[in-house]
Amino acid sequence: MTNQLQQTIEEKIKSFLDAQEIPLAPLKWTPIPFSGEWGISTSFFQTAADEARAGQGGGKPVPQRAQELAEQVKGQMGSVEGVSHIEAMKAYLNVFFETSDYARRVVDEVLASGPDFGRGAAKGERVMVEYAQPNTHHSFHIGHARTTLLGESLARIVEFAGFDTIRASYPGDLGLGVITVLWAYEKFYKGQEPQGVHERGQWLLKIYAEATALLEKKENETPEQTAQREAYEAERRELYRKWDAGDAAVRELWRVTREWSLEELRDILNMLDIKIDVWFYESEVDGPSKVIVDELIAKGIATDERPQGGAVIIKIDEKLGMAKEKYRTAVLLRSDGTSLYLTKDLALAKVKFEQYHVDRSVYVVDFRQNLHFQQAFKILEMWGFPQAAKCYHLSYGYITLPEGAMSARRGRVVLFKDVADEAVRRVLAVESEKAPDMSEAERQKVAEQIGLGALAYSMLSVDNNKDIVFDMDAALSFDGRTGPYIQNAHVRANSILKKAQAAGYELRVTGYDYELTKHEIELIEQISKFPAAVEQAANEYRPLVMAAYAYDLANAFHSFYHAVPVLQAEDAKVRDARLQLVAAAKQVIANALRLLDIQAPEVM
RNA sequence: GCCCCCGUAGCACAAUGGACAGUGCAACUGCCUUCUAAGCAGGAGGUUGUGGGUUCGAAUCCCGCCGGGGGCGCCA
Repeated sequence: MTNQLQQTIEEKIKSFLDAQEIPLAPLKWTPIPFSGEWGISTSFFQTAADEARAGQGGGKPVPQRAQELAEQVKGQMGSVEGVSHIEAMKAYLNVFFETSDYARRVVDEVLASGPDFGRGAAKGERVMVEYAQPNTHHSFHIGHARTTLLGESLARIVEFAGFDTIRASYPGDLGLGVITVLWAYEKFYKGQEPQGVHERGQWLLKIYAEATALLEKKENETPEQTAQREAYEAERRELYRKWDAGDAAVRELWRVTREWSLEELRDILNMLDIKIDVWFYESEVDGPSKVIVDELIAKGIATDERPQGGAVIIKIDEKLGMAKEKYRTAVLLRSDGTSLYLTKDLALAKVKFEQYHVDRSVYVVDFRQNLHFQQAFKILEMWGFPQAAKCYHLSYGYITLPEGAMSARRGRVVLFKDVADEAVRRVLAVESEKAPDMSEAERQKVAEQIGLGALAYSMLSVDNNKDIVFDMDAALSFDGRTGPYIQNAHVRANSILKKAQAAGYELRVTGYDYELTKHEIELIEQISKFPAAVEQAANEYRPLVMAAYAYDLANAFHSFYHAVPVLQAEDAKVRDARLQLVAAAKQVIANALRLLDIQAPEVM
């Protein structure tokens, strides 16, 4: 909404400098920092530097000349509609807005657009976000929560920014890990089935850890132990062979236990208010992946070394004529003809491009897969898919424990469900103290909203390529820069509006032609930044941008709330104007929280 | 050997070419008969690992070094 204004001023600057035959460097506009007013600013450093390089500008130091230009421009600006005053400071031209006018435009637009405030224009491109890819036959741990929350937040952001969006999940439902669970189940727990969705899912993880321990080579094994282990290993291999051959009984066991895992996954996604549009199962991509290999060989991209007893490979660096090793060599088929992770991802990418007509493909997968995706994207490019340029690996760091990495094999994991339950318990403890009048049902609901909000924010407010050492107290903190802090701002806004309604005040169109406090100005400033924050978060595929914004907005609201009376305002006109502002703030906080997959409670 | 990521206040993090490098936690000082104190306000805490370079301007870009993590043809 500052665009027309910005354009008007830009044109004035251009024509002024044109008249003096000074070439103007592109102008970058930023909000003015450190002021109780608001507006936009731009600097003349670049123009002055270009001038100096061209031997113009009278040989003055660049900063001095830039300041001179800013002053001259200011002198020529005259009066501009919607601008209160202009200053030239340290080579910056600061353009301050007419407060009452600007405030009204911002608030009116928010209230008119409501949940759509900040929505970007349709981009005409389709993006698929692939996230939440746990392996089946394990349980969902806190590390999975990171990809899930990152992915969902990203999907919400790009969707809101105007992209046609598809949410995809790609569970790993085959492989040795899965077979290991089936083997141990058959051998030690056949016919058993715990009740409860999460109990069953977690039980599979326990079986997996037990089985791994039995199959692991130990130090100082007795000959009997070695024989036992090798016998187990032979049974597992045999089971894998049967599964591969499509043995009906094995397939059925696989299908049933797989469903236990997926049920648990679906329940967790439901808790997190996530609706996946497309499920790709690794087992379903396995077949198609073998087909594409022939195509890649025929195109001369892949090299078939099978006649020599080798594998099918792509020597990527060699094909590209690279001097240094960067993309290395990728293997597409083992010498026994079975496909690999990369092969499946290539086949899946083809499906995404051709069947789902995806223009941009984002993969939310941990950082250890960096090389894998560099290889995959490069091969897709060599293969001739223009979409390869818009494939993006949103790589994220691991969640580790204070005692080291999590390990499903050792059963050393922090389960998401346990953390979520603990979160709810902690909120309930606080809740009974803070809101003793709340009904039991509502208290439970609010506790879930707040607890999961705390957890989600703790994941999203850290740059994705940093590791997180999981600390329950930190993840579930309610103080300071946290989800509940932002939710509390929403609740406080709601609280004022409720009281206003009870008092019979109506939200009516009003103006801001009184002297605004700096807190009101700061709050309006933050509100007005929301659309730009959406755009930036979407362009950079970074939910962190939205997380940071949401905090700044909530922070501005809390300060406002504390310092500025709304219902108590002496003047009814001021009260009404502030009520409007509170309503707008509540709306934008809710919009921002929604993009972070965090609920905006009415009470807490 | 090669490739990628990271190093910012005691701790955890933010800021990817612009104005005094911000925020939280911890510690300290105030503020609840007044719209919810899950809050607000206030000081204190920094040669941005290090040495060069590019630039009018560098936490940010380039090169070297130190320290940490990850990866590198038949795991996923």
